Amino acid sequence: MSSDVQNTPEAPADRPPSARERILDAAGPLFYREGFRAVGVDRVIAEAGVAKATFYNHFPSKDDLIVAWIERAEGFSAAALPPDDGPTPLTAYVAAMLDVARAERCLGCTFQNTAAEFSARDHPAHAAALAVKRRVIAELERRAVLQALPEPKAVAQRLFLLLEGVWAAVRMFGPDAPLDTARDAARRLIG
Amino acid sequence: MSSDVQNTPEAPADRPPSARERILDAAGPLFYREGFRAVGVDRVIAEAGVAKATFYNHFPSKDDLIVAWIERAEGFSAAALPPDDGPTPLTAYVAAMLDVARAERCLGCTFQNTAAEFSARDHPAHAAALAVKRRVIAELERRAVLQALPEPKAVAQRLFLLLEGVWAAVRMFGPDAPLDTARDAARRLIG
DNA sequence: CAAACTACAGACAGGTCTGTCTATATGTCA
DNA sequence: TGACATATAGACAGACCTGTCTGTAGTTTG
Repeated sequence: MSSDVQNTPEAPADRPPSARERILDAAGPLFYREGFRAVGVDRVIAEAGVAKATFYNHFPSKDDLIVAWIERAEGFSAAALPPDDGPTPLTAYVAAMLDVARAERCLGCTFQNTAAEFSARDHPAHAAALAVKRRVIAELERRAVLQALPEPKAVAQRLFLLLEGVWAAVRMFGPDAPLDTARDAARRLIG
Repeated sequence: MSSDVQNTPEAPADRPPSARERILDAAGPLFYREGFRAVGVDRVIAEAGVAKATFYNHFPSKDDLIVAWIERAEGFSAAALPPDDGPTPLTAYVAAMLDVARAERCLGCTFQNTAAEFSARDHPAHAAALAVKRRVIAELERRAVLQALPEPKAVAQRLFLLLEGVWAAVRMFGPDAPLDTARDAARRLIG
């Protein structure tokens, strides 16, 4: 999935990043930190050092850039997943997510923010974020099966809700988010 | 709390709502359904049937309207809380929230959406939403104490994370949100 | 060399946004 | 009746938004 935007993780070579990559590199943090509607195309192209015509040559509209960024963000998070070949791959997944959430730079989940900002579920950006979340649930369930847990579907769903709450709390509270009990809560939900 | 915006729940009398109330009545659903930045002042005043000068007479700026709406929304949700004099006031609280979340019209939590749309924590709207969430945690803890649970602080925090996840999931998935296991998860977190 | 592609800078159009302003009407109270 | 507060309608300014367009430069490819 989203292999097209992750096509050069192992082959950065030595040539400079393409205009398209520079645009995405510039847009990502801006969108993540300030929101999609708050950041205009002009800011993105200024940050990327790219001409406006170049931007619209690569992305027919701002919405296309947003969707491309969402897919790229999924690629990033997928690349940061812990291995699933240990004895407790689901527990490892949850622990890794909690570490990410507790990091200083974390501002919550960009997919949640997308859904909040584009409330219509048929908006391309919302739909893309929703698809990501479905795959998260599927991954949780897959790891629950690997971990030989009974009722893997239910376990995955419970943990999904908890993790969503963790992201929301980080967005709301920042570094002071009340996450002390998150690990304990996850243990109780795994059963 | 927020008694100033809830000053007429028992005394609607028979006089028509004031201009300020009509503005808030019109703005609330628009903000909730479409987002704060997506709804302009012109839309609000058209929906409220109010002149622009009247609007800016009651609210010095759009941000002031947003904060007023957040406080009013807290008043609404506080008024819908289940009584706390039963044997399990915390369990009742969680059950009531889950019922709200499962309702057809529910689009998630407006305070979460506020934090997502105004990422800066010192923005008045974000700060107001954050204050609401702090009070939610306090209320959960208060009910945990009433329910004579050990470690009420930890229980409140765990349940808070779960409920935040429920709101986020509703915003993301809509009526298809994966909430089947939410009640079971809450039971496990209460202990 | 020539053609094709891609990048650059930046003006521009058309629309929307917040917030201010003028001017008028209505209702209340002294 | 006269003064005042509050309502109305709507034009307006200034900023910002997305997306298009003109024109130029450099680089790759046949």
